[in-house]
Amino acid sequence: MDASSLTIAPGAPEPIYRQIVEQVRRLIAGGQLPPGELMPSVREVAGFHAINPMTVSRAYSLLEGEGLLERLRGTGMAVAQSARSARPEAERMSLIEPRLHELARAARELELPASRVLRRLDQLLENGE
Amino acid sequence: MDASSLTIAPGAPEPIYRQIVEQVRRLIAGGQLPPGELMPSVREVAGFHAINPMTVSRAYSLLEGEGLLERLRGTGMAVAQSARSARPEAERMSLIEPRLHELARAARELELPASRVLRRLDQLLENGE
DNA sequence: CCATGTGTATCAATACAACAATACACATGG
DNA sequence: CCATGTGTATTGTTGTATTGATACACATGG
Repeated sequence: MDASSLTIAPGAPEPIYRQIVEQVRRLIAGGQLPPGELMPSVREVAGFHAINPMTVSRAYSLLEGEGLLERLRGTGMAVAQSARSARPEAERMSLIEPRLHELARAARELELPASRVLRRLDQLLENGE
Repeated sequence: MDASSLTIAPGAPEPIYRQIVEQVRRLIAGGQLPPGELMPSVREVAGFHAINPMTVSRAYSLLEGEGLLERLRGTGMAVAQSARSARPEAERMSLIEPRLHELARAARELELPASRVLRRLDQLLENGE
C-alpha cells in the first residue's frame, strides 16, 4: 500500500489516528488490503500528510492490538496473515450500522422523506460523487 | 418541549453540549419545534439526564448565538420568532450531506453493494428500527 | 559492520469537556 | 412584595485525549 492511498483530513474533528485505524480496518475487511500486504512506514505517511510519526504509530499499534497488522521487525508493518480479511457481507454491514442509525435519526428529526435521502445516497454510492 | 424528549448519550464520544445543539438545530429546521415553543429549563434538562446545568446552558447559548433560540428573561429559552424554521427540503438535505459522504466512503472501502446499504437504510427510515 | 530504515517508549504540552459551587440579574406570579 | 424560577458569569478542578519532540532498540542489507 502507498501513503498517498490513505485519506487523511487533518482539520476534521475526528482524531487523525482514528481516521487511519478505521480506514485500514475497513480496507482489510473489504479485502482491498490482503494479508501480507506491506503498509507504508510511519515516517512515510507522516511526511506525506504532514503529521507526526507518533500519530501514525499509534494507529498502527492499535491495529496490531486488534490482530489486523503485524510487526515485521526492521521492515515495517504488514497486514497480518491471521487477519480476518475479506469478511462476509453481513459482518461488513455491521461496521456501518452506527452510522446508519445516526443518519436515520438525523433524517427523522429533519422530517426528510426517505425517498429523497435514499436517492441521494444511491447517487453517492454509484457515482462516487 | 419536554426534557424527556431530548436524546442524550452521556457515554458518546460526541460532547454533550454539541449533541443538544445539533439535535435542537434539526428539530427546528424540520419544523417540529415551531417559533415560540418554550424549551425546558437548564435545570430541568440537567436533572432529568443527570448532567451539569452549565453544560445545558452552554448549548442554549450557542443556539442563541445562531439566532435559533431567544432568551425570555425570567421565563426561559424559546425558539426564536425570527428562527429560520421548517426550512425547505433542499436546505435540510444539506445538513446531512457530510454524514452521507462519510457513509458512502465507508461503504466503498468495505466493498459493500449499494443495494444492500440502501435496503438497510430504508428499513431504518421507515420502521425507525 | 554499520548506515539506514523500521516501530515505539517516554515525557511534555496543550486543549477540551464536564463538573462543582457560587453568586448574580432578572421577570414572573401568587 | 417577594419567594421562586429563569439563564449566566465566574472560578477552579478533574479527567481525558490528542499531538508532538526526543531518544532508543532493533533488523535489514549493501
